[in-house]
Amino acid sequence: MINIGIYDEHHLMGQGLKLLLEQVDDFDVLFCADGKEQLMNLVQNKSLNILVLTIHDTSVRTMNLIVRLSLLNPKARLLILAFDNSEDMIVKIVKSKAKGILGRDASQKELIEAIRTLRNGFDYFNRSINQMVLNQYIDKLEAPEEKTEGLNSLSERQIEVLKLWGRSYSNQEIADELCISVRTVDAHKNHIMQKLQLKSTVELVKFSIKNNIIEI
Amino acid sequence: MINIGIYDEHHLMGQGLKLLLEQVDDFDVLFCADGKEQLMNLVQNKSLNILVLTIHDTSVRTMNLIVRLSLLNPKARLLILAFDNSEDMIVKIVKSKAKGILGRDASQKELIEAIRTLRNGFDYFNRSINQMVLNQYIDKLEAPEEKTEGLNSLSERQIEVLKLWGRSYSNQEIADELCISVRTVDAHKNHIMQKLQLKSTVELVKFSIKNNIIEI
DNA sequence: ATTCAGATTAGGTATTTTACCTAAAGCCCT
DNA sequence: AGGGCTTTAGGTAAAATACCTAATCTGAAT
Repeated sequence: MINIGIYDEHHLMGQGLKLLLEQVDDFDVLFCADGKEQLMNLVQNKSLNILVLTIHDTSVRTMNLIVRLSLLNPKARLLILAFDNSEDMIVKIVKSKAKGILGRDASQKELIEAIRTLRNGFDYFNRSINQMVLNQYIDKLEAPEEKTEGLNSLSERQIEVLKLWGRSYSNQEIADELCISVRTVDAHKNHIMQKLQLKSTVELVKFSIKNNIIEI
Repeated sequence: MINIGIYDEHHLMGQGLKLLLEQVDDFDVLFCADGKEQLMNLVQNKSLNILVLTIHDTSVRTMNLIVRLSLLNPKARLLILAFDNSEDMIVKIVKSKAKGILGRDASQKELIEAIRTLRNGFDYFNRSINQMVLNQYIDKLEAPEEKTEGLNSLSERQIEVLKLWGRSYSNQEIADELCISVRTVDAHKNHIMQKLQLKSTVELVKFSIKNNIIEI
């Protein structure tokens, strides 16, 4: 018997997952939390094997939650249902204490397989990561026209610089972070401004916000 | 009998919702889509009464999806399961063609009630909106890191400078416009930054946008 | 009425950032 | 193999910023 706990901020989703998992004979859903404090208490249940955790963002708060949960009950292995297939999310989850990830495209079969894999002491990462990277690629292919045209014309590196700059990094700090010269950072920003036909840094901030490069 | 369609990008969540809804005797889940194209085809089913749609963001793409769905089958009433209780999301959904919203804290009972309400020709907004607004208020109480009151502490002149600067005026141009020295403009900006405890011009732009001093 | 806080004004100086060049090396595509 | 783009980075002058000081002015409180 595999004892499973569920956490989803959305109560309905938790209930749905519970029904899904209870269809499997040797799965037993011990609890179904939708609040963090409630979860903190329930996760300490000694007979818990797997904790299925739905996460929607990679904020510090969320990542701290993962760490705290793994400390509260190291025997309960964490399976993350990620709602965002972004590279950022994958990287952060892989670095975290979680033992497995499922993307938003995962099937019921994969969910069950992932839980069994974790129960057997293995991690469940590679498949979903590959899938996510592939999906990202497909997403880009499928909807290239819906993105802001300006954003597409920027290179990865340029967006990287923009992201750091948007977090109030100075040119020097960006240079240190990326291990390049200050002049290069400056050059990147100039190239961006030229490409996007922006007249001022203010417009660059506006553009970045519009295109979700920086958060407001 | 109420004929229901489900759309959730996350396949598992769709399946979970399906199980939840099928527990109700007079609910019939006609389909459970997890891709946009698939959904576009299925939604045209003439016997469809309610389409339950999970959305995670308020991007143009998502909002367009709602419009397109309502055009493809005007008789199928849209119930949105919103994963974000932000004001932005509420406003955008209320403005959309959707007939109802449920927040992430909604219970199974509310989901069923919402579907019945929609089926009876009424909209299901008020309750969830009130709930969301309340939740937002609680969130703010819990995390008082947000400071929007800063605007009040600024003087007229300071806001004037900020407005011009937000229109991409250079310091010199602001000085000319206001018939003061460049140094004064600089001083104003410095005083503002000090007052608001902002570390960079990027943060100043964000503040200005938040407080409707400049337009995005 | 006088003090006092803060708003507005502006100068000094040093540092940082920008604007506008050039240019080499690498990569992808045809 | 060459053309175009990216990434890298240096040079120099101009602009903006940071961090000072400080003189008026205004409104509110004592």
